[in-house]
Amino acid sequence: MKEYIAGLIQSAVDTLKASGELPLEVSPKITIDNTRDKSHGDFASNVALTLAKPAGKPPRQIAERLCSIILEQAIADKKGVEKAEIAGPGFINFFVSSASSFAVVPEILTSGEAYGRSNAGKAQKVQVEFVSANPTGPLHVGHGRGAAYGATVADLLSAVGFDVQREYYVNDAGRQMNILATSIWLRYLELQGETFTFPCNGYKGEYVYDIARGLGDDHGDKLRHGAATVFENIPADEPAGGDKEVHIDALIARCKALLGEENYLGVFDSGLDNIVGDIKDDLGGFGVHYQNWFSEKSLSESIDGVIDQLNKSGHLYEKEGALWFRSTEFGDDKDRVVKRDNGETTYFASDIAYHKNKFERGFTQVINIWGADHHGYIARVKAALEALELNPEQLTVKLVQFAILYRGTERVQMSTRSGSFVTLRELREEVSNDAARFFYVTRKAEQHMDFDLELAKSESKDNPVYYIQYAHARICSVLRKLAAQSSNWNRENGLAKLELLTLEHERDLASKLSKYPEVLNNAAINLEPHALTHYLKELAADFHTYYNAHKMLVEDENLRDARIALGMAVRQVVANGLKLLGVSAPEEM
RNA sequence: GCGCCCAUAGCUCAGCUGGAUAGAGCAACGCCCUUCUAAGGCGUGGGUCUCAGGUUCGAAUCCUGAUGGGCGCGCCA
Repeated sequence: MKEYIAGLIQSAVDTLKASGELPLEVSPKITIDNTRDKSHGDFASNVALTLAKPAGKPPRQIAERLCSIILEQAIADKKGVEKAEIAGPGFINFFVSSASSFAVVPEILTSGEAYGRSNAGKAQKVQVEFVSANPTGPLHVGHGRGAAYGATVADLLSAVGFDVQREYYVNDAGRQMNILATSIWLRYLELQGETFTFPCNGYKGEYVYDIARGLGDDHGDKLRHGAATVFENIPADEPAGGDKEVHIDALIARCKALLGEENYLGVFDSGLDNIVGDIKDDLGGFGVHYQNWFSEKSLSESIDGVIDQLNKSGHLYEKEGALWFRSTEFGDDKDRVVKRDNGETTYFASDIAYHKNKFERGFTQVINIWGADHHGYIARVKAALEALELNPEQLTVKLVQFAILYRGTERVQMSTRSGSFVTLRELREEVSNDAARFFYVTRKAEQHMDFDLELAKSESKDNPVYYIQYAHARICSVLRKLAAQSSNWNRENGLAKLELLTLEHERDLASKLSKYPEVLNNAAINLEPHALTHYLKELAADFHTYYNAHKMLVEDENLRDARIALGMAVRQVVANGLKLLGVSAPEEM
């Protein structure tokens, strides 16, 4: 309908150009807005306002000329535009016929799950990388928002026709992983009966014991060394007046030396496999699935190549024994080290290689979803892309702000220290996957969010998830009720009798339903799932209002079939929307 | 100190990328109600869109500055 109206306006503008009433060189961009106020009709255009200046005429005068031409054409076309009128400073408002408003009902029932989807993305390859938490422990609630947001963005993009690859970057290389491996081994030694003080910088979570226990099951006491040997000549830990970093690094070296390469790797991998397995399982349970788990370790061979490339193109220099990337040349705050004075490459070097790798895989758009604390990282990654002669504009970084958990009005304290934190799994178990998925995406990503656990759990209309699911269940319940009366909904008859739907509530619902494809498209393109949650809440509210005011199961079969047809269309759209959000659409509550 | 993000009703948030009289839901207040199984329904009040400038036919929306809040400024990952 919007395209049709835009066409009407375009040809009216052309007519006026031909008659000399408008200058030939003007070519306004024609936008059709949804009206906010029903008295403004169904659609509105501001062309006359934008034409006023170049034409040198008052906007209302232009609107008047356009309007009369448009109206004449619209009536001849019989495409459903019944009225066009001028309002306010020079808007042209369009009124659509009742029949064409309700045409969306058969469209929805015919398209079913496909209603709202499109090929707008033209199968362009897009990558969405999200969560990518270090595999050093279970996911906590802070990761939940990134998981829900990333998964929904990816699903939205694929619903509008992009070829989406969901990827998790597994940081399976580097010092943190060595700290984990060493922590596991030390816990294993404890379980074997050794006594010593656990390093303050080690991983202290309960899960480390679990992995250590598994190590004992697999290896018995073969990996055991006496505590005295393990801690011999190790520099003091921080509580003992030393440096915790030096202490843990020495322990890592000792662990490697005592275990030997093969056994060390065994311990390391048991940690990695366990935790990545747990993360996969957790995300899978959350309805979050990936096409690719990309290993940082797999980059090891390409890092030198990338450093070499940057070096040859003159973007690197040596200082204080380290190799630096001159990222300030591309707008970063300071230059960054890519190779340390001890010869090891930095995490940043891996990340350059990783992003180069992403672009080599042919994505037209690469979307990274990061926690807000990583914002300082954007400049250097984009700088690296530029230095590699790649296009930084093809990389979109979405920063997801933190969510603060509340239980009613009381703030839930989270602490990542000493291994005590609220895990994503605990959250899912407490409030349900549906509520967690929904709540996490109801706010735009860059907005801070208050997540109320009590509200998420409540079974009342105050809880938006419940309210929307209830709309779906209610329609199902009507069908069950009808069946109990040993009667059936006659779909064909319903669709044939839509003209019986004359109530304002019905018209509002139909018009809301017809907005769904546009909402979906905008939500996807703008990476804003919250637009969809808000839409579904409005649709559910409209439906409940209608349902409360009017009976669906009326005596008149024709009217009853028509009303149920409208209800079924609502049910379909609610189901489609919830599906994209990863939320279930139950048939009864 | 520098950088990024945010600021809209008492609270939690929308605001369709610059349009018409800034909207929902809670909470408050006032009526109605006992239902297609539905934890109710309808209505009212509530705003200097943090502040000050600027851009233009037109600004909550764009630009500059200020204020307040969140976060970041490692040869950690």
